[in-house]
Amino acid sequence: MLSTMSSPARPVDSPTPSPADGGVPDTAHRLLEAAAEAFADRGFHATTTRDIASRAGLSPAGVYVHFSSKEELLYQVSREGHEVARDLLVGAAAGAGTPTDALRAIMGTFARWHAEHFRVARIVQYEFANLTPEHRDAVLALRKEIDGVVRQVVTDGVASGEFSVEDVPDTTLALMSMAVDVARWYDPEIRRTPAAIGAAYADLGLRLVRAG
Amino acid sequence: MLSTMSSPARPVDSPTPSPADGGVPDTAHRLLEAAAEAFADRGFHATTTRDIASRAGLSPAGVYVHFSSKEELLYQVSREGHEVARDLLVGAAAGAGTPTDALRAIMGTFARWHAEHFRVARIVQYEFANLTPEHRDAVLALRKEIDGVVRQVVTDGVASGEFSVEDVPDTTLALMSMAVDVARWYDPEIRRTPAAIGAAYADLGLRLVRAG
DNA sequence: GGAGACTAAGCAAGCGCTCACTTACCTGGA
DNA sequence: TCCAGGTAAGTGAGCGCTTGCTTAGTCTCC
Repeated sequence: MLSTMSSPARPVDSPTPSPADGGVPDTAHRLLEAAAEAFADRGFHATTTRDIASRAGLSPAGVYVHFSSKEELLYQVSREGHEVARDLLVGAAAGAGTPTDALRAIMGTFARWHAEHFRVARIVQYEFANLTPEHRDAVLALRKEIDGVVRQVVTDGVASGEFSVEDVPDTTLALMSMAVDVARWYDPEIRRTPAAIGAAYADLGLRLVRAG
Repeated sequence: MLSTMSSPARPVDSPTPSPADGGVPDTAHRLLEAAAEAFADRGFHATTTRDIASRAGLSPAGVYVHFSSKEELLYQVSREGHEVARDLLVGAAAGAGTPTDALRAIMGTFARWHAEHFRVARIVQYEFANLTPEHRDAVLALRKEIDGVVRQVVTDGVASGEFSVEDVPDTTLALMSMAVDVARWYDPEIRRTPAAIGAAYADLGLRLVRAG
């Protein structure tokens, strides 16, 4: 569930993977997944460290072998989620020709990610306030990067004449609002697929900026 | 802070207003305001009953003279917030002539309310999952009413030819996402006023539906 | 004198986190 | 080949504290 990119499952060949392999030790990874699920389902404050431990198949004390605090777990989940979202957006924007194509790509990608990974996305969007000030600052920098990608696409579109908007920052915010809010209402039980949601939001995003 | 409509402050002339006056008894009202502030600032689970009591100038036990549980306080705040939002939307839609005017009115009103009363709005949008099943059902009915108002305006606009959308429910959801998300990012310190936000979102909403 | 509003004190449960300890495995000298 | 020594992972028990809520009693004001 934390594997926020559609990467293949890590092979289980190395029983005790060392950091030298570039692999995260199994147990720490399992704890991050357990924490992400629990935080998303019940919220940070309603989640107990005992809950996280038992989801990961550990005793309550086992958590503290790998993480120094409950908030540390939240930070790792939040940071990784922000980084993945940023990387996806940067990639989508870079691979597009025109600003119109770029907007379609980033809105589709962003909305789809918020559906596909709605648990991590909820932590990213709604548990931000529960980070320590230091961790909040670190995450804030990532948020500014994400905002910058979207804003640049809108700015480019206005410059090329493809887009016409009242105000670039306001429009950027509204675009992101639509995609971010997907994480609030998305439910895996609904019949709409994340891919379909992405496609729909690519079109809706263009409506917000198109000239005429 | 809970006075979610821009009603004038209730006069302080009646020291112990009786329910016969149509007024909520002072202390219960103060408790609701205190709970709304605390829930919005820290979240339901991170808020303690002692915190609510002290914000209202009571001892911890004083809360339970007026409310049976912490969740009961959350429910009252959430229900009242939903009702106010619904009434505002219904009024805005009813007072408009064309679907275009109606959409402008409801988007402006809804976005403005989410800024002006962002504390209550956050409780309405993000603390929903912490209600008991019974209370959740009651609030869900109000949510369906709110959704229905927006959906009807979009449907009317499509019927009259003023709007052209791919899919009515999807567009309704996207419109509401933009407005709802205002409560997430709004900060009273920013220079944009709730009125300006409302005006901007009225225009953005129209962009999402306009034909051609 | 009785009803309602309120408090001081406190209970049972649960919280995040620590501690002393066991286990499993790795290492290198004889 | 062996085993002493070292290390990281993991556990059972539980500490100090906070939580939502209750109880028993006091203080009004009609």
